Amino acid sequence: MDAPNPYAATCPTRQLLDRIADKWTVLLLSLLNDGPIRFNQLRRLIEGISQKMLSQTLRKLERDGLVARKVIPTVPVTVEYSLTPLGETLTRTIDPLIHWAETHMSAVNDAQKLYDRTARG
Amino acid sequence: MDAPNPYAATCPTRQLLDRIADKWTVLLLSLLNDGPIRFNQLRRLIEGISQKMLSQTLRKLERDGLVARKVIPTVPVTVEYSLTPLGETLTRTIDPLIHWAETHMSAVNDAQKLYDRTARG
DNA sequence: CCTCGTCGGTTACCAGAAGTGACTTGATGG
DNA sequence: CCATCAAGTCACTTCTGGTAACCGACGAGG
Repeated sequence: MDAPNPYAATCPTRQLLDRIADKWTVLLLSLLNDGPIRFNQLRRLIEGISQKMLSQTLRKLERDGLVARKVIPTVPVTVEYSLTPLGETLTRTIDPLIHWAETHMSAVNDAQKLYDRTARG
Repeated sequence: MDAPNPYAATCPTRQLLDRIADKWTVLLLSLLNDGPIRFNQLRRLIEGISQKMLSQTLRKLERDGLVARKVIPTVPVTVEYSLTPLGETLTRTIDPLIHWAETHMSAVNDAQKLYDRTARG
């Protein structure tokens, strides 16, 4: 059997990686990790996401079996999203990424300033 | 002091996350983890990346202090890219992501087939 | 009765980001 | 002497993501 090779354009792992290595996906999964949440709650929490990208990204995640969609027949209708067990395993590898960004942000900022001074001098 | 909030559009952690949660960045950092490597080697290894996106992404990473660029005056000139210590800390959180994709690919595939059968019936 | 607002979307449209392919410079091999 | 490789850049095209309008069901308020 062939070993999966994420660097080959046609390998399913590469295509999967292309889908999850996405800014909205990362933010979304991280929020879903705190428990079930509704569409418009997500929309208000994630500043700058459009309705289109939110529903598009959620459906993509649902299709991949990472997120469960539950329609609750209240009025107006409520739709609740939550992580599946599979989605939880992914979130455990994504959360460190957000944590890394929070802890190393100042180092990156310093590097940028240095780069901009030397490269554009 | 304000706690970093990646969900706020203007927070530097959010902007940093937007840059690293990117398919080319993830693949690139993972390859650089194996040691210093040249431009055209990367280009050949990552199927489907264009020269433009490769040089663009590398310069972005260099500016963020994650990747070091070293020009070796051979002929033709050789440019070698490698991870900085900061970049190595990021790669340690990114590698599990690739590993996750490799191990859970079949589960995702099954979920997709199920979704396509039921949702499009 | 009529309109407004909410909820969770979908659709048409457009700007900007990403991809494509040619071109650069200089030494080297056929 | 023409072709090639190195590491890009540039003009052009394609395609993705953002904007905003609209949908249907219902409840509130004038």
